[in-house]
Amino acid sequence: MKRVVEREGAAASFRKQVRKTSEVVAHEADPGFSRDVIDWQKRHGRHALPWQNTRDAYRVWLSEIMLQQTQVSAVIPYYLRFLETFPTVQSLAAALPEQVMALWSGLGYYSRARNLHKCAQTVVAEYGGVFPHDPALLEQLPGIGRSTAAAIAAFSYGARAAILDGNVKRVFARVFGIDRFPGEKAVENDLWQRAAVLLPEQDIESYTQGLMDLGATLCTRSSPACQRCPLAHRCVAFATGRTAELPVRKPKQKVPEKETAMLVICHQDRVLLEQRPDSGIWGGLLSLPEVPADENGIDADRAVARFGTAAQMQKLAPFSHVFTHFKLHVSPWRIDLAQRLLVVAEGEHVWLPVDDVQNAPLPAPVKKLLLAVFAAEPDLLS
DNA sequence: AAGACGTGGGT
DNA sequence: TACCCAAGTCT
Repeated sequence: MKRVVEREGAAASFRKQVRKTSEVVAHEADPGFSRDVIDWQKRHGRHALPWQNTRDAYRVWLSEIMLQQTQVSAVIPYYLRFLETFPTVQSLAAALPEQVMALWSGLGYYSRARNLHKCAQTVVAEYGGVFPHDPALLEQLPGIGRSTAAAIAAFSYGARAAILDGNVKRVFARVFGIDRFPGEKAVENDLWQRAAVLLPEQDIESYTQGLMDLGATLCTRSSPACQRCPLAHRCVAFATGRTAELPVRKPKQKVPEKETAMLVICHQDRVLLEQRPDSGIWGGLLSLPEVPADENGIDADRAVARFGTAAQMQKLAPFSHVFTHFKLHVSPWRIDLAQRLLVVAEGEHVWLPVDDVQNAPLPAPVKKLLLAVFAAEPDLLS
């Protein structure tokens, strides 16, 4: 069959591809595809990202976890800070959970941070501190799925393993004219098969990086730079003027809205925080105590009875925070205690010195709120 | 299988 | 403004 394709030549093969747009078929190897990607990557791809130019599996792994659902520009400062604090997998494994969470604070998807820590401890305990080479073994580690396992194995060890991230899905959807939502299981299976079949024999690192770079720099969601794309000559979406329609968007769902009141309970130069459970939103972080929101305000005495006696209460500016799957309306209240009952820490509560807010494991909007509140009161910081 | 899980930037 | 979505994984 491969011989047939070669005899047909690229043009015929391409026409055949167009006809087959949405069929699920056995895909054929096409060395030209990977060659185009590899050549382009070497000339025009990215080569100076902080986690490149190393085969240190620890660094590769750390970057891949941070980059899950997160853009390069957001990751870079976190990656550098993390690496500075934890230069080795052993140092990360030995860290306190709250230190790991604090360094992750603001990056989102906090289960990644908890799994990262668990993974480091497993690698140290079960693999002598050396990440396994086999993608199947990597995938058994917490926080490492099929695509991340392949990326780690490819970049660290040159393993011939296929990734399938958002970039690859977008590039494939356009090049092969896949006009169904890539989130569908059947479509995703088809994409995985294509990814495996297209893998080159050599230069797996350049190929893997090239697919990511293409998706991130040329084959972007809007206004793709097709005139500079090495795959344009074989791209169904380009040929048919459908780059704006592919990949098919996720069917949009309306997000529910929730309300809550957050309590900024202060005493002397400390603010009261509570540990959130590992499961659920902002899992494993510290956050402000919350009470049900009420348009009439809150019953301060009742809200703070466990913590002390309220001396005064002040309504702060409400704000909203948008998550992927819901929108949260927050009414913050500043409550100063005449005296505090919880002396230092009790159960899941912490009296955090306001000077430590910046480096605490807090959700982004909560950190922002607290920094604004305490920045307005320099006396409290002294 | 489909929903949970963050945040910041682009349009 | 509001919507989309980015180097996915877990349940």
